[in-house]
Amino acid sequence: MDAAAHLGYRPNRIPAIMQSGRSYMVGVVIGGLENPFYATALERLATALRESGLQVLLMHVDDALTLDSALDQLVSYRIDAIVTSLAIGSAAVVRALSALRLPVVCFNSSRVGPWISTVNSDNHGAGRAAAHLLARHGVMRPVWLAGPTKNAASHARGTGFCTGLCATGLPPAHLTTVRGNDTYDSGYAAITQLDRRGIRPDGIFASNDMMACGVIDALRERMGLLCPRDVVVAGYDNIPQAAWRSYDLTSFDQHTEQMVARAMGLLDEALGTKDTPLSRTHVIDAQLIERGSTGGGGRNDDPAIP
Amino acid sequence: MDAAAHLGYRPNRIPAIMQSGRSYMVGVVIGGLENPFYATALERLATALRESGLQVLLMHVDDALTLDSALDQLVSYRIDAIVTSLAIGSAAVVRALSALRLPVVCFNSSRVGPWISTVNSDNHGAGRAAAHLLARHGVMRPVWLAGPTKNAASHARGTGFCTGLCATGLPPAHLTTVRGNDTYDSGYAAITQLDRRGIRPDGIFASNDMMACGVIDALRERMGLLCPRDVVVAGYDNIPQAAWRSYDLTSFDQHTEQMVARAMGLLDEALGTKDTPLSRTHVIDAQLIERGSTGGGGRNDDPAIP
DNA sequence: TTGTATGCGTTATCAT
DNA sequence: ATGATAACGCATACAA
Repeated sequence: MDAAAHLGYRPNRIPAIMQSGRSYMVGVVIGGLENPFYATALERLATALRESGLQVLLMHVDDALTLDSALDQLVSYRIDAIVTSLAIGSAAVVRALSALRLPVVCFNSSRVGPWISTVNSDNHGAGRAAAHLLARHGVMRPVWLAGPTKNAASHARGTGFCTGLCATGLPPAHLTTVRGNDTYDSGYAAITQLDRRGIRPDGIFASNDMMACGVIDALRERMGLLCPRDVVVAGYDNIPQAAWRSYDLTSFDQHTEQMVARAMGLLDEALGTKDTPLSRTHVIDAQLIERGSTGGGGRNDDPAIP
Repeated sequence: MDAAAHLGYRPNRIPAIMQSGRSYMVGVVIGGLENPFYATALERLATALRESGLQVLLMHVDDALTLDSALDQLVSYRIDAIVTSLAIGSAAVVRALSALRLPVVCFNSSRVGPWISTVNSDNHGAGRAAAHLLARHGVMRPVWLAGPTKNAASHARGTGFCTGLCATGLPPAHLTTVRGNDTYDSGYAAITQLDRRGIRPDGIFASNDMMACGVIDALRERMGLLCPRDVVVAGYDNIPQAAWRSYDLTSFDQHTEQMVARAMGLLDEALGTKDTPLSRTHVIDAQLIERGSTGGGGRNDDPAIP
């Protein structure tokens, strides 16, 4: 042992991988790190994986095109499983993933198939809750700011919101839907577009917080509408910026800690029952965090704020 | 080939690693993904590495304690090199890294040693530029909001700022220094503390943008000071949120694209001259992005904004 | 308990 | 050009 320490010897896990067929590496496929939600989710996932003795082989992916080649790369390193936060939209991707015959755990993906398990936020339920929240504030001209059509989670939030509005007695015809691409700028642009169409909303539910922040800024700068005085706004993800005082944004927290824990459970199970496709779905309740943008935190009413 | 495709055969790179002694995996050691700057930097780094045919073995690390065990893990996977954005503060960490006899590339770390190369933003120069910027705005009571003492980059920015203030003829005694920990909340708290001490700044340079955002909010809420009317504020990193309209924050862009490109160059060079310790330093100019928080963008003067 | 041979799936070398 | 074989460093199984 002394000699080993002196020579700086470190055991080599590579032959062990060959021998055992297990690499203890997990391919983590992620996109959109510019969204603080995914960044913090990755941080938690990486921490949890390491605590389970698993390494993170990271694969950043921009679009579905690069995904295929990315998967080949990952598989050639004999990863034990794949965890992805990509909103798996297309059936082709699901087929590609299933064909790997590797455990796959997805976050917020509606698509399922053999070998694929998912951990989802209760997007539909949160959408309904958002509708009831807006209804409590007497909103008569609600707007739903959707994410990209590929985004299954966004779709579920939208249908939930619509369902919730109906339940509160508001005719669906009163609902205006606009679409963004999950960025701040697209939220800002969506409001600019509403302004041009002459629509003055009094309540907005955005598919994520980044767009909601853009919405709040555009309402003030473009339409002269203050939040929550003139319009209430809610987002999704509860990113750190939602708590920043300039936005003070009501949002739905996905409880990424819980979601990651569930994902780890699925992973352990799938890795235990090797060579047997597992396909499970977990749904985690989202928690409404009421802040000033819906009059909840109350601090936006603070007279100290001009 | 048909049979291979039919059977879903994928070449196995693990034996190739054993054989060639090269894994084409790079250990990426990172902390603080909740800071959008590091998140986007990681995204760019991961993309660049993949374009060079290198895999990312990600290691998220909270403190120096976990770093040691993390390094052992990485090394046992026979990574070819290490890239880290950690502000390497302690000499012990440098010794541990050098002992690995692996190429190491650091971002914004002042510590150097054999096998360790660094790519740094011109922190000192940017600090001086910040001082001149504030001087141009007639600032008489400047405040420097430093990051953690461990953070070498923050220290360089601070000394540069001090140097620059002297150069403009402002006595250093007029400079107030407060310290945060690079988070929004710590920026907010720093201003709260200034308020308690009865200090009313008219110009603030913060070591990073997240703290600067907290500063802007606290100035308004705690001291009733508007930016840039009563006080000018500049940050560092040019995170996406700096461009969000509620902050419209003047900042220094580190040009992470360039820094990543330089890091890749160092990596290629170090991997080419295998078994020979390389130790180089590159310094990249930071670019001042003037926005409304220093009256630059001008949009915060927009009468539409209350 | 300690020691020794074999195999993992490639790459590289050597012989044909 | 094509084909056989050793070697990478560890884990496993079996022998002593």
